[in-house]
Amino acid sequence: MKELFGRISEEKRNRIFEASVNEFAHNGYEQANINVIAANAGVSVGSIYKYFENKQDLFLTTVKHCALGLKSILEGVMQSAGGWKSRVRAILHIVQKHSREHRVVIQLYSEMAAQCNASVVLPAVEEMESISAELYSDLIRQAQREHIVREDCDPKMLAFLMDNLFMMFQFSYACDYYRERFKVYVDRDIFERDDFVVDQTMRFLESAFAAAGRTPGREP
Amino acid sequence: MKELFGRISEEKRNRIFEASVNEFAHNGYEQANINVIAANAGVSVGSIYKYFENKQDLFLTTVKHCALGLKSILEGVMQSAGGWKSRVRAILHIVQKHSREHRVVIQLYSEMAAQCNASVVLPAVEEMESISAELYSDLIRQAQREHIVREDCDPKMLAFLMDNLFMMFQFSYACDYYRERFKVYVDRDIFERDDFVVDQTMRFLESAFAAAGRTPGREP
DNA sequence: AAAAAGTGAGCGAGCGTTCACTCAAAGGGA
DNA sequence: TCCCTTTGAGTGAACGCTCGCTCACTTTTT
Repeated sequence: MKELFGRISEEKRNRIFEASVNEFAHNGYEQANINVIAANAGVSVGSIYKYFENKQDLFLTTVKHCALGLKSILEGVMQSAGGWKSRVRAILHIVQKHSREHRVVIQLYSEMAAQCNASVVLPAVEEMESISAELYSDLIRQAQREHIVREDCDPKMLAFLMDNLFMMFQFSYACDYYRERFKVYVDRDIFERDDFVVDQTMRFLESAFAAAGRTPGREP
Repeated sequence: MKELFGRISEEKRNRIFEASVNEFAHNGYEQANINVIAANAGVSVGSIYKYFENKQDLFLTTVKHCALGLKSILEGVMQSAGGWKSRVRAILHIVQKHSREHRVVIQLYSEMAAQCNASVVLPAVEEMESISAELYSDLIRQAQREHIVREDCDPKMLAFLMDNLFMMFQFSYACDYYRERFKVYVDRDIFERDDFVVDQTMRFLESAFAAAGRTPGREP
C-alpha cells in the first residue's frame, strides 16, 4: 500500500475496499479482476496502481482492513461483564450473525487461508491471528486461575481448539461448500435453527472446558 | 470423465492423477495449468481432453479419487476393536500422519472447500462428506445407547463438531496458512510435539463427550 | 507554471481448448 | 502370408481470450 492511498478521501477509500472485497470474495484471488474492481469503485486502473504496488498488495490490504472490523467486535465482547461461559456464548451468537451478514468477508478469509501460494499470505498470518490468540489464551488462563476451567490442559491448546471451532463455525455459515456440508452433517434446515446450534455447541464447550468436580451448567 | 479414461492402462491413469494432484494442490484450481499436468504425466494435452470434458471435470475426478483413499483408511479404523475413545484417538494419530505425508492431497481439499465458484464444488459435497458424516454419527449413536457418551446432545451435531476439529487438524498439518497459525497460537515448535497435540485434543474431546456422572479418563 | 493526481488504451504473457494430423493395431480379402 | 483399408487413440501448434500492469497523456491542485 503506497502512502498516497492514506491521503485520498475516506469515501473513495471505502468505495475501493467495498469493490475489492466483493471481487476477491466472489472470484478468488487469481480470478479476481483488477479492472473490474477499479470500474466498480469508480476509479481508473491507473489510480489503483498509484495506490497499491500490485494485485497482492491490494489483496492483503483489503483482508487486513476487514480483520480490523472483526477485531473491534471481539474486543467489545471480551470487555463485557460475565464469566467465560457468557462471553463464549456471546461470541458464538455474534459470529453466527456476522458471518451471515458479511458472507463475502468470511469468504475472503477462507480464500486467503486456502491460498496455496505461501508468499502471498504468510506475511499476514501473525498479524491476523495473534490478536484472537492472545485474547482467547488470556480468557482461559484467567478462568483457570479462578479454578472454573480445567487446569490440566495447556491454555494455548484450549484456545487453539476453541478457535478451530469458531473458524469452522464462520465458514459453515458463509461459504458455499461448508454450508452444504453443514446440511449434509446435521439437517437440511439447520440454517433456520440458530439457537439450537449455539446451544449444542455451548454444551460441548462447557464440558470440554469444565474444571474437574464441577457440574457443567452452573457458573459461579 | 469420459469412458475412454476408464479403459487406458492403470499405470497411465495413476501418472495423470499424480500430476493432477500436484498441480492443483500447488497452484490452486484457477492457476493450475492443464498443459503442465499433461507434460508431467507424460501425455499430450490432446489426450487429456480425450479423457475429460474440461478442466473442472479433471479437477473433480481427481478430488474424488483422493477421497476414496481417505475413506478406506477411515473405514479400517471404524472396524477396529475398542471403544469410541480408542477409535477417536486412532483417527487423530492417523490424520496427523496422513496429513503430513500427503500434504498435497489435503491442500487439494482445502482448495476445493474454499472454491468460491459454487457450481464447481457443490455437486461433490454430498458425495465427499456423507461418508464420514454417517460413520461418525453411528459411532456416537452407538456409544450413547451404551450410556458412555452424553445423551443430551444431538448425535449429528456431536459428529459435526468433532469433524470440524478433525478438518482443522488436517489443515493445520498440511496447509501453509494454517500451519503458521498453529505456531502462532500454541508454539513455534508444535510440529515436533505430536503426542502432546493428540493428548490434549483427546482430553478436550473426552470431556466434551463424557456422559454425566462418569469420570473422563476411564473407559468401560 | 510546476507538481501531483488521475486516466484508460494498449501491450504482452499466459492458458484453456480445438482440430487437422500421425500412426499403430485390427480386420479381412486374395 | 502379404497387403490394403479402417479405426480410433494420441499429438501439439495455434487460436482466441483474459488480465495484470504500464505509460504517455490530461486534469486538478498548489
